[in-house]
Amino acid sequence: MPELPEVETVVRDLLTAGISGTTVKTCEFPWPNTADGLTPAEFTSRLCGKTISNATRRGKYIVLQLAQGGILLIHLRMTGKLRLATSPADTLPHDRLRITFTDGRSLILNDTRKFARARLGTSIDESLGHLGPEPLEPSFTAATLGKSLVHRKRAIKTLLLDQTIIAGIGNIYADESLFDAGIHPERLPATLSNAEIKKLHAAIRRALKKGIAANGTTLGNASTNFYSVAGRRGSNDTNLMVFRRNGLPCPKCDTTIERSVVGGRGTHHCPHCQPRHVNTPG
DNA sequence: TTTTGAGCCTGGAAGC
DNA sequence: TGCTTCCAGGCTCAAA
Repeated sequence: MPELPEVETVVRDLLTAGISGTTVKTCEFPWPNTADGLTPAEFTSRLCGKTISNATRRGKYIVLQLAQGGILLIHLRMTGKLRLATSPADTLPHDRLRITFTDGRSLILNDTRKFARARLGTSIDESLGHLGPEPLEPSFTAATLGKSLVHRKRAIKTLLLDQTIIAGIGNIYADESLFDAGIHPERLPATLSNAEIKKLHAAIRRALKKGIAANGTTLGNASTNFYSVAGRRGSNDTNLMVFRRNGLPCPKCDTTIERSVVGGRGTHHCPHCQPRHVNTPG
């Protein structure tokens, strides 16, 4: 599932492949619902003739900036993948959007589960203003993290997944960050000390940076797993301490890693390294 | 205002 | 071996 490090990897691959400067010639929507907020015809009409001037990332969104103004946003959701095709004959099952450029190449959004979306907007602020801070920006500090959590009454794991609180964290990096910080996924924010908030803040940044350095996380060999633009696998799976390691020994203490469901999400933790505290203010 | 849960989807795993 | 059922999970929206 593409989270911040995976999306960052995709954006870097797009830039390396020379996405900047390409001009859109045609759009095709094999799955019309991929066009978010517009009909495929409206989407095509507005995008054709526009030139991509840059590719960036905001949270889990790929942001393609248009030279004539405006942005094209792509969210990969669960199983979305982008690839650059050089031939019109390059088609695969589950292709949902094909943007062909005047240089003959096509940017193809392939998504097995049909969750991925593409959207046109005027600016990042207008389209993605609801997102929380970027966790790798200097402005994201332990103090800002603590402030955004203090009044919340949900389990810390569900708060880390809330994109309005922090942008870019998904299930993998939430579990890994909480393990690194020694915090039980069901702890309530009011029970966390300042020292624990600081540890969590550092753990989040560490987990994301490791993920980016490894070009993201690819689990298993299924086609639904993460692959970057050039079909590249991420190698961060070798860094994972708890995620999908339930039943295996904890790398730190050998206690068996447990799996539970928190906020409807599969959650993995070590019961020894991440003890469950009584949820009273402290 | 905040939290919770349903719905969107289909490949793959598990069970029979 | 083949069929059926269930699970996975990011995001939006409605309801509590």
